[in-house]
Amino acid sequence: MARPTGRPIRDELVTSATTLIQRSGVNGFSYGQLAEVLGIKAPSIHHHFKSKDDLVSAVAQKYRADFAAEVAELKAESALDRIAAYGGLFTRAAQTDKLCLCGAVSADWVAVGDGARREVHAFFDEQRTWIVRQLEHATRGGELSPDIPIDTAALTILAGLEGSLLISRATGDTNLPVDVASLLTMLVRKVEPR
Amino acid sequence: MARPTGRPIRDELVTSATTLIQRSGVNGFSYGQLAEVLGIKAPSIHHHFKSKDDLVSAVAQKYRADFAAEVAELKAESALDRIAAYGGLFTRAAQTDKLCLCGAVSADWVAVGDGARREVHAFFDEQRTWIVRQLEHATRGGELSPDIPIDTAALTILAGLEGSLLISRATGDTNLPVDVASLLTMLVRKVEPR
DNA sequence: GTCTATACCAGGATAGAC
DNA sequence: GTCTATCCTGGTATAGAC
Repeated sequence: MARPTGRPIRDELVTSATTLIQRSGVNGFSYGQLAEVLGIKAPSIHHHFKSKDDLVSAVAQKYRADFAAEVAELKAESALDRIAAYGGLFTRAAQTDKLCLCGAVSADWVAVGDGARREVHAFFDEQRTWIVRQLEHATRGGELSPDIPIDTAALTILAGLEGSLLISRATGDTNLPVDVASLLTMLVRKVEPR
Repeated sequence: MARPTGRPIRDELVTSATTLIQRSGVNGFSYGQLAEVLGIKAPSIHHHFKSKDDLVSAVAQKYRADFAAEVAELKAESALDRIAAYGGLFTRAAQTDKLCLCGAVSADWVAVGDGARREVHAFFDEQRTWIVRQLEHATRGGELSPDIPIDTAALTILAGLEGSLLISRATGDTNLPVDVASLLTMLVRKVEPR
């Protein structure tokens, strides 16, 4: 695969490494595979990232930022609908045979360094916080059922989506993430008293 | 670590390998580590399992059976309480720094053979089915809120638990699985009309 | 920035002795 | 059933030329 000129190669390394890790895990991908994708030789990568740990750390950092940007762009009629749409981001991963990058790194937790760990921890905090804000917004709009512990609900939604990627891989049900998100939003939605 | 005599060594290999995979993943554990735990040398393992794939397959099979047995032993006042108690099994894993074995294998899906894949697929089916039965039981007992798609709800609970193990590892919140299970059972519980 | 060459280590697996 | 010895492969990493 020749290098389609354009962006700096460092960025291409991070982008391709992200996909490889989502598919095969941190332990399951190698400089050799990554080099092959970009049409270069494995040792050339060391010029951009001294060690695999540095690369993984950079991958996690960019993933966190990119994901946050995508989430910020989600459009929907209401806060709860926005959470349902959020599930679509995970379904897209499932359909392309990928896990969430941070889920994949968590699975290989013992193999990664502190830099990557901090990024992954921050990712989960950030995503939880985003969901919390949507739920608070839904509360103000009278959309949310009362008596729901918002923080735990946010973590439950996030956990459901992370887990659905693992399960969909084994069962082939690539729509599972969005199904999970839809059901969860339904469950927390206020029902009209009759 | 000398071999504490007793059970056949084949069983000990499977048991120890299970823990290693739950902690480090399929790609992250080696015959060398496993041998060290049991106080033997790596090549000796080949006498019991011709290849790593055979071992992983045996591990998944035993995990599935053992887990099913544990689930069958769960006691609770009601079907929904039983699901909440079910979350305790996952919390126990989190507290000992382990993932669900089948979640770990799913993460390293590309690295495992058909034997292990079949077992993991069967595990998820089996667990989903068990949860479905509890929800049906709850329906008959008037405990479950109406209009809940039972199959999706079961998968959501399972996904929430699998994902909570990934997140708890990164955040250190080892109670997350049981919190998730408790919230989910609360959400599907029928509220008394007032 | 990329290459070749190379060092080094670890992992899986096999053969054959005990 | 376990051992030692050995093979082979692949992976990370470094050095130095281009």
